[in-house]
Amino acid sequence: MPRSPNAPSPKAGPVTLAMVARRAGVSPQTVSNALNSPELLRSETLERVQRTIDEMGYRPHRAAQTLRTRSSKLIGYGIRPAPGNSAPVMDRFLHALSQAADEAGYRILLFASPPGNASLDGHEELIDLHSVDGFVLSGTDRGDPRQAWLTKRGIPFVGFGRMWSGRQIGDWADVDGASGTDAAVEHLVALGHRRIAFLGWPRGSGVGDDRAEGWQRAMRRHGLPVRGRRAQSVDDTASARAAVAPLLDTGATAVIAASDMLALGCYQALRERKAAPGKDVAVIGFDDSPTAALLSPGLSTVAQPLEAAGRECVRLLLARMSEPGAPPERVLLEPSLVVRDSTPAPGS
Amino acid sequence: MPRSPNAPSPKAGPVTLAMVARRAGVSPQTVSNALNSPELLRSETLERVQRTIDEMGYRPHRAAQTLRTRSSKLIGYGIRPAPGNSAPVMDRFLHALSQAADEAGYRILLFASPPGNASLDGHEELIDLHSVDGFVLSGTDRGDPRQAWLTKRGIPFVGFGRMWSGRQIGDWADVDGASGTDAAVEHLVALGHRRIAFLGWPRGSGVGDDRAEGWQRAMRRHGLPVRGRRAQSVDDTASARAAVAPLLDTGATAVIAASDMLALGCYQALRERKAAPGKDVAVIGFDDSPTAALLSPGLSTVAQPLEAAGRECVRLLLARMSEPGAPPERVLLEPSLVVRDSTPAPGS
DNA sequence: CGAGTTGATTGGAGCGTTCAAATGCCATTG
DNA sequence: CAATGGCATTTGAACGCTCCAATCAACTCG
Repeated sequence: MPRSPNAPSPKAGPVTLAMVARRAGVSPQTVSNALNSPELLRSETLERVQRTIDEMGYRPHRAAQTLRTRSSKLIGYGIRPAPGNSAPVMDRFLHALSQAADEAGYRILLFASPPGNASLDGHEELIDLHSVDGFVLSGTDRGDPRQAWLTKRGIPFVGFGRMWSGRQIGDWADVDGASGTDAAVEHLVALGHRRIAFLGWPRGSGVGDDRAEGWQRAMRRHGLPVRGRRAQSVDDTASARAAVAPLLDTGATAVIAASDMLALGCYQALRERKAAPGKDVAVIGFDDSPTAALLSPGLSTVAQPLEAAGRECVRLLLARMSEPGAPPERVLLEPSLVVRDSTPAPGS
Repeated sequence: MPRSPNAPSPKAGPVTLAMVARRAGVSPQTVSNALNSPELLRSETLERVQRTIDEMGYRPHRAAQTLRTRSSKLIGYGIRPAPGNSAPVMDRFLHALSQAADEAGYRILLFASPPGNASLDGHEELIDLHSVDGFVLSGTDRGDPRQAWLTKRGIPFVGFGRMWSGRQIGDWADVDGASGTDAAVEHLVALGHRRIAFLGWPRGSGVGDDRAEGWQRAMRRHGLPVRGRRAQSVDDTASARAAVAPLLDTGATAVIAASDMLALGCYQALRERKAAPGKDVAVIGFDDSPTAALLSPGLSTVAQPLEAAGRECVRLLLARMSEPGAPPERVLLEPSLVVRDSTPAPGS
């Protein structure tokens, strides 16, 4: 037996497969098989090799594996500065993605898309140089060229977010915004609200229209009128404030907003007219940004299941890698309503 | 001459160094030298080889290089969910970091620290498996074990952010918060303000104390009193609102807040007492989060130079790698005041 | 004019791993 | 009893690159 039972050799450099083999009294290939195709070994040998592996603290060298197998166990992720105040969402998603990848033995390799320019060079480089196995794309704009390009090259990828126009290609995972606003309506109706307004973004943004849709269908389902109960504004408290005004004028007792920022605009509009948000009028936001919890009253809001989204993206990507020809899979994730203090019963 | 002058061969697999060598009529080693030590080649040969390289669209294979040189040109970055509402800051920093790394021929490899547990296993794995060349650490808490651990192992690293307690080890780049609040005071004084209050976080947070310090020293420099002009609160609009109240009672005409969130609390406190932020009382925030621009009135705030921070981190890290024994270098970056609509002259 | 010096280029080996094919062993089998 | 086949393991080569030492030509100098 060598010096210590489990501590790795204190001074020698990295432990290689060959060293393990020598010590275990087998050929290098057998050690490799113990790791990659254990079923090939006699159980007795397998156990011996495995014991030697942990004794020596052996870890296969990624670069050597990559060189030989042409697969790097790396996933490329193009990062761009998150527009507006969606940074918290992206931040959490990225963390979840990284974690999910880790668990599957993969890692996330970042590369910066120069802002604006969704250039493909970066991807090309990642493929050629680092032999990344696949990509996760986020912020897939309309007419995003990346999907088509990657498809043509046969590089696996998965989108976080649908493409809202054009032909759908490839796999994606997304959050069902409509379902979120639908649930928001349900919650308000259960509390007794009937005049429920929606403050959204200007039409044409896929995400925004989706969220509006959920409100609308839930209202219809309950036989509640939607006409005159909908307004739109960009993500900016001043214009949000102006946009909700008419809704409040017509006696809405609750407002569902397409973002927490818009909800904040509602807060301000209400205070302006000496009404108390979360008391006189219910307000629900979207995204569960950190701000939502810090506002007062605490903003009820629709939370995106970002951890699940990260996991799904990894799952879909791995599936695509192992079966390149399979039909595309798309996953819609259910968001959940986080109830805080901004949603009282009407007239309470 | 082959089929097309510059397009890469349409069907063949990846172009290798050996292919380039054959085509250029030189040895593989010479091609390698053309890339890594061009000064060794006769200018005529160099040109010929280089021409062949772009003609064939050759790109060296990272894994092979890594295997041979034991350097991966990868920088590890431990990502953890950003606490509070610092996500926008971290998001932009990460983007800047990635971009700066790209420009230096490096890439960022992510790994998820399990939340809370600043475990070192992740780092160890990155070193062993992927042979990362160094680390960028962010959110360096007090008594963070990572610094010491990496130092002991001789792994290069750089911190984004000082360590606020304990012995300073290693290189770091940070934003000079004190200088930011100092500049905020200067701006307000120039406008004619004299009763300038500071709303900070509870003492003991390094970052918060730093920002308070700048306000205090600038006030002193102008012979303005600080006593009774300082309050503290956690990042939460309700408690911020309560905390500023006494400051406003004693007639402050301007408030500098340690974060945009606290500044938002000021907005609310002012509205509550029928005063208009950005009109009756000036407010300055910190961080230039996306929210700041979207508030109304637009919040003047201290912006962190995150692009510069990313660049500096990469620069320091590269310096450390090339000269492991050099004395530690520390960089303080100047933030800049972004003036929007929340800072009028007093009594205007 | 041969020995030494410099500058440009090449050959061979090896980084750590896995692939494809070969080997040895043992139990079946006609 | 030689031939067949299945199992467990080994052998040799290769992935693409760079290190190190060696080679070769051209030039300098006593």
